[in-house]
Amino acid sequence: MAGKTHSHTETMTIGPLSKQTGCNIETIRYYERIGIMPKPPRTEGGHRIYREEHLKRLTFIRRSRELGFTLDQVRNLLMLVDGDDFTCDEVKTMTLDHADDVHRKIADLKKMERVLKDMVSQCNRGDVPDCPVIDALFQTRACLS
Amino acid sequence: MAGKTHSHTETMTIGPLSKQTGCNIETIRYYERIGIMPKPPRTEGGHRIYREEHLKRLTFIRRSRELGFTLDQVRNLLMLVDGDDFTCDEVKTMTLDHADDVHRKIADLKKMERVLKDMVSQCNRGDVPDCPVIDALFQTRACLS
DNA sequence: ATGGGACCTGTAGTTGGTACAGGTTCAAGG
DNA sequence: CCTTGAACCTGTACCAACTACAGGTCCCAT
Repeated sequence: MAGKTHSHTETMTIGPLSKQTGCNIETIRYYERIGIMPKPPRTEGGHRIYREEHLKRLTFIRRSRELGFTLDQVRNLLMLVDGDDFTCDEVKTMTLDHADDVHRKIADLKKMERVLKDMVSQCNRGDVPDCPVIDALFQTRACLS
Repeated sequence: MAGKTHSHTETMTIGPLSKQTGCNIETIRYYERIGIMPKPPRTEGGHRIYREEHLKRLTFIRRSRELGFTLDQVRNLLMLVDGDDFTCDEVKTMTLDHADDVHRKIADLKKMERVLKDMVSQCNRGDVPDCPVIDALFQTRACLS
C-alpha cells in the first residue's frame, strides 16, 4: 500500500492485443518492424508487453486502414498526432484528399461494372462457342474510355 | 517477286508493341516470364519479334486487366479461348462472378466514402488542435459495420 | 565505322501483409 | 518441482502485378 495504489496499468501480451484489435499477430509484428508501432518493452524471456497506449494506437491504425488509408497516409496522420502540433485543418485536408481518391475509385469501378454487364447482356445464346464477351475483350478500347 | 507477294505478316519489336497496346515493355516481358504471353521468336541478336497474334493477345490481356480481372482470371479466359472448346456460358459465368466482385467493392468504397465525409463534416473549426477526425479514428468501430 | 537509341538479362524493390519452420517461454496442473 | 502444451519468439519466404535499375548488347542510320 505504499507506492502503487490502483495500478491502472493493464498490460497484455501480443495475443490479447490481437484479439482486442482484430489485428493479426503477424501483422502487429510487421507494424513494429516497419516502425509504425513502437517497440514495446519485453519480459525477461523476450515476450512483448503492451499497454493501453499501444491498444489505442493499433486501433487507430486498423481503423484508418479499414477506411482505405495507405500505411503511408496512416504514418502521416500519426506524425501529426504524435507531434501534437497538428491542426484540424491538416487532418481535414488529408482526409478530403483521400475521400477524393475513394470517389475516383468508385467511379472507375462503376464504369467497369457497366462494361461488364453490357458485355454479358450481349450473350444470351448459352452454348455458342463464339462469345461476345471474348470478342469485346479482343477489341481495342471498346468501351472504357 | 517469286514467293512473297503481299507479305502481310507485319512484324514488330517490343517497342512498337508496347506503344500499340499501351502496355509497358517491362510488363510485356513480365507477361512472357509468367507464361501468359508466349515466347516469341527472336532475331539473330536476340530481339523479340512479335506479330499480329501477339498484338491481339496482349490487347485482350490489357483490356481484361483494365476491367479488373486478375491475371489468374485472364489466364482462365485465355485457356478457354485457346482451347476453342469454350462455351459462351462459361465466359458469361466468369464475367458475372467478376461483376459481382466489382459490385461488392463499390459498396465497400461507398461506405468508406460516407464515413470519411461524415468525419470531415464534423470539423469546421479550422485550426483547433483537437480534431474530430482523429477522435473518430481512435474510436473502435465508430461507423463502419 | 560509329554513335546512340532500342533492346537484352537478371535482380531487387514496391504494398500490405500472410505463412511457415524451428526454437523458446510461460503458466497451470499433477 | 516437473512436465506439458499453448503462446510466444525470430527469420525467411511468399502473394499480386508490376516497376526500376544496372550493366551489357544489338541495330541501323548517317
